Amino acid sequence: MDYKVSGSDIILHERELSLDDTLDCGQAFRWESIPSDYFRTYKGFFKNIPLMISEKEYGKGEFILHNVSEEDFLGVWLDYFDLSTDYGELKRRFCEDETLKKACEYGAGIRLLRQDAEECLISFILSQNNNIPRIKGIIGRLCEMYGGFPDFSAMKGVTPEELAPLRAGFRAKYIADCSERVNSGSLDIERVKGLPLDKAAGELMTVKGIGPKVAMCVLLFGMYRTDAYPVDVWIKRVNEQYYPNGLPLCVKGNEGIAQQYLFHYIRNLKT
DNA sequence: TTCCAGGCGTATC
DNA sequence: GATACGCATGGA
Repeated sequence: MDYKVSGSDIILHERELSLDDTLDCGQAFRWESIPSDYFRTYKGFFKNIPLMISEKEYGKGEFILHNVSEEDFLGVWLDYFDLSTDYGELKRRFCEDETLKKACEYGAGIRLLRQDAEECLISFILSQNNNIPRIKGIIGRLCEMYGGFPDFSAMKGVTPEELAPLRAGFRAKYIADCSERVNSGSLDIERVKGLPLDKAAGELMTVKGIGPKVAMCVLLFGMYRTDAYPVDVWIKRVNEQYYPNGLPLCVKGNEGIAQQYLFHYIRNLKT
């Protein structure tokens, strides 16, 4: 990775990144592809800080972060896009395994985004028994309602009835319950970040609507716990088909990152 | 019309 | 602890 300041923009060089692979692979729900003169341009947010980012040409690894100061690049986006991690090295390790080798080739530009914990809590509660376009729709309406993605203090005292316009269905009561738990102090997100994986998952699962899969998603996507391995219907198929005796040793400590490649691969395999 | 979607709570054994 | 079943909503 390297970068330079160009006027009010940041020019980023990073071979191991594709906007489609990373921003539209189901780990984040607030990025949208918009028309532009470049190969791809996306608009989205980290914690309500907006960003427009372009990928100049397909596969060239050159990106423009529009109207971003060097300070914000180093303080926000370097971290968000996990640019300090060497994904080339990670993938070389993963490639010891035949299935992962194919998955890494297929979704070569996937990176694990370091997202906000509160946003991931809400987003992945909404994700259960739901599809990605609809999850995006619900989150879009949530942001409209609150003028940006709300933190839990903004949702203090919220009832399922007040959340009805989101059309989140039965998940509205889970969001309200989670908000209550955080605002009352009975769920301490910062404390969960410091717990061992199983304890952390167990703590999250005390919230109504959070089971093993959602808990692992929150840990992986919202707390950068790279050893968290969320098992949804797709990864269940991967496990049964390719890893009946467990994951290969080469993913040790990075099970969650491997999961991203596997998820993307298996989901698109049938087509 | 019926089925399904990045699951989970509840009832029942 | 394992296994069925319902669940809001909307697109295919």
